[in-house]
Amino acid sequence: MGTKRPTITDVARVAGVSKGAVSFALNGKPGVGAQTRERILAVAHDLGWTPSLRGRALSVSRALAVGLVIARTPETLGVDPFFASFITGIETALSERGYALMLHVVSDAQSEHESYRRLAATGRVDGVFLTDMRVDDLRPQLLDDLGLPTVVIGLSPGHGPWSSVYIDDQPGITAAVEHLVALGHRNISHVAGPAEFVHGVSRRAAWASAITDAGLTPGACITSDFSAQGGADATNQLLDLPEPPTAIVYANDLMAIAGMSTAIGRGVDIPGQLSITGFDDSPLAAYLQPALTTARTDVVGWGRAAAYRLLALVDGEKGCEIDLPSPVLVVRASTAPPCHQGTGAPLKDRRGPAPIRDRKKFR
Amino acid sequence: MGTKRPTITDVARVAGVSKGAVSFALNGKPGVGAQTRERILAVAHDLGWTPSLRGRALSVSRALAVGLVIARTPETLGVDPFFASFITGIETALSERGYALMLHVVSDAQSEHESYRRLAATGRVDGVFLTDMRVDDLRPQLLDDLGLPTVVIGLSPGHGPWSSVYIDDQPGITAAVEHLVALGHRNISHVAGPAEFVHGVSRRAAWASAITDAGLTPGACITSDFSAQGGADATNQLLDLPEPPTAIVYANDLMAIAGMSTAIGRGVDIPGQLSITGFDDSPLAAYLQPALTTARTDVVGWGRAAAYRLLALVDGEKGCEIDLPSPVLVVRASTAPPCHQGTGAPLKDRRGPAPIRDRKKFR
DNA sequence: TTGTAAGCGTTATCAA
DNA sequence: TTGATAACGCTTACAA
Repeated sequence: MGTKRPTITDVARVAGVSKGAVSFALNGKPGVGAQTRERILAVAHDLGWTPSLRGRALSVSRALAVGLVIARTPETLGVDPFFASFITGIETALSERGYALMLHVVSDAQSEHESYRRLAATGRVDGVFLTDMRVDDLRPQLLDDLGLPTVVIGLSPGHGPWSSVYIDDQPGITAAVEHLVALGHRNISHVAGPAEFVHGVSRRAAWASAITDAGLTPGACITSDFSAQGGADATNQLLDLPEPPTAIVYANDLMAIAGMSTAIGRGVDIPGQLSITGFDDSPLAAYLQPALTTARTDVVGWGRAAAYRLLALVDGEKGCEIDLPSPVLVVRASTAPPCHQGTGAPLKDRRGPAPIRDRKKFR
Repeated sequence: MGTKRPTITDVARVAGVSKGAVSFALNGKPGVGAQTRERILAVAHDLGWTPSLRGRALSVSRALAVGLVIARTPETLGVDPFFASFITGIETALSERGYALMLHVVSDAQSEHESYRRLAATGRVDGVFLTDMRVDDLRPQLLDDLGLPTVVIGLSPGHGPWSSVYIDDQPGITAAVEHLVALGHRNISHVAGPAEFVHGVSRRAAWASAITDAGLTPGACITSDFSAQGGADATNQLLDLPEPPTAIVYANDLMAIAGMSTAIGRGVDIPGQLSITGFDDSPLAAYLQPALTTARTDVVGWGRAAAYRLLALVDGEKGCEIDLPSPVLVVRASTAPPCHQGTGAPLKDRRGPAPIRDRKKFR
């Protein structure tokens, strides 16, 4: 620590060559003789030289980092399994290229915009991921204006000119509804995420059309906020209805877990009197009582694909489409035939991936 | 976007002064006349100039960013409320200073070391946070060798020469045990985190000594791994004992939730036959059935304090100690007197913060 | 094939 | 108080 880190100038001096030669040699580019190259590499190794990203970043006019801005409170972020997996996936792709991830966690949309502006203005990142897409989201336009390469997460390709990496969450909801219909449920409710979010409305639409497709009428739907409190409140409202549903499809696991607890607290037997499905396959889902039937998405793969895409975009390439698996339904113990079975025969035909019967059991 | 961003060279040229003058003017330093300064600022504003962090970073030999390396799988990271809050806290401090957070999520200790080496070698960060401290952790020494300023999270000051920001988690566990003892429990078990981690052994020690202090003998203790599966397994083992505990203190909420579900699945009434406490106060805790009694820590404040400390360290200052509140016990419905009440009278005296009776209820 | 020199955008030094 | 000028560490176009 006493002595400063060696630079290519040091290497050049010791090796008796120019800085340019050193740069070429270290980057494996042509333009330097074989034995000169070896000598340079040997000197660099002896001196313990490592490239300075600061110098390189300035020189190539790149930050060699990408950004992820998350506008969430600790409460909603801390129990959402999405970002942990997503970031893990991102990292696998970035580390291969020596890129790093700058993370900003902000509380509201206001500081979110501010955050993007700063990221762009200071040149800290070469591109960003856009998550938690909203209906009529202003951010793609903002980032366009800022000239910051952007990969949008979870917006179906038709929705705009932006580069997006998409996993359709609808098959997960559809599979849940079909699973419930096959069990004999006829009054299936939905607890939706905010209408402000794309994944909120998308899952709601999937629920409604899956039920319609089964020849049934959609049950009550309550728009909530993806939080535990919201899931609990919505569940109470549904159970207070004159004709409460026999099954509830929740838009995420957190609301489903809170909803399930609420129902149990009211003396409702699950799945005997009420079937419940979630979305996310939280690491907790399999260990609840009863274990939660829920839709699982390959979020790590999603993150990896998004990162590859963003890096390609930064390089000015188009970026190849990566096939990502659709969500699959993991059937556990929170779903069962309703106690007052409907009259219609269970449907046999189903679309989308076949449900998985989860094998994990308590020992 | 068509034209490049203006640099101070542009500003200097337009304002008809030198680059140095511009730098002084923009940084509010003395050495430039009042009206010259105003003219420079006006030009900078007109041109839409913003400082380039890449140029500045190279010039001041600083990255203007700090790093957080997390060695966890998505499964354990996604349901742990700690990091979401901690990062939120970090950001509040960093953003004031224009610093950014580089996040690395890696899977194992091997790539964790690699990660730190790269961060240091490439000069990407000016300092790092060290979390999830292990007993005989090798990382402080590594970072010392790398010359990277480090703030250790959750290591009591006596444990080494390193700068640390500490919240003692023991009062949380102690309060839980005392709460249970006051309720009349005499056979209190513990499901501990891995002995490899400091917070694993610390919480276990707190449990043991709190029980001893109450004049009781510690019940069975099972060392687990902070995961849902681990919590479930440990609970089964405890309930299979010839004399199963009437209360279990879990080292974190995730294991407590899985354990509670496991017990319920075996027909055990909670809190009637078994009381349960967690640690973390997960956003889910209040919405379970029964709601979970657990210890709450001000993790956001912890993150903020750690960031202030690290920035001070980077600046070569000592960094002031920031008083952080001890964990408090949030008493909810998962704890109650045991059904076979012990003979001893409930203890009255308690140390540490008084338990909070949580008011949140389902509407 | 090699070496030289000019950027990249700041900050800092040092004459004037 | 100014204003050139030299770092900072790297890449790269260009000349030898």
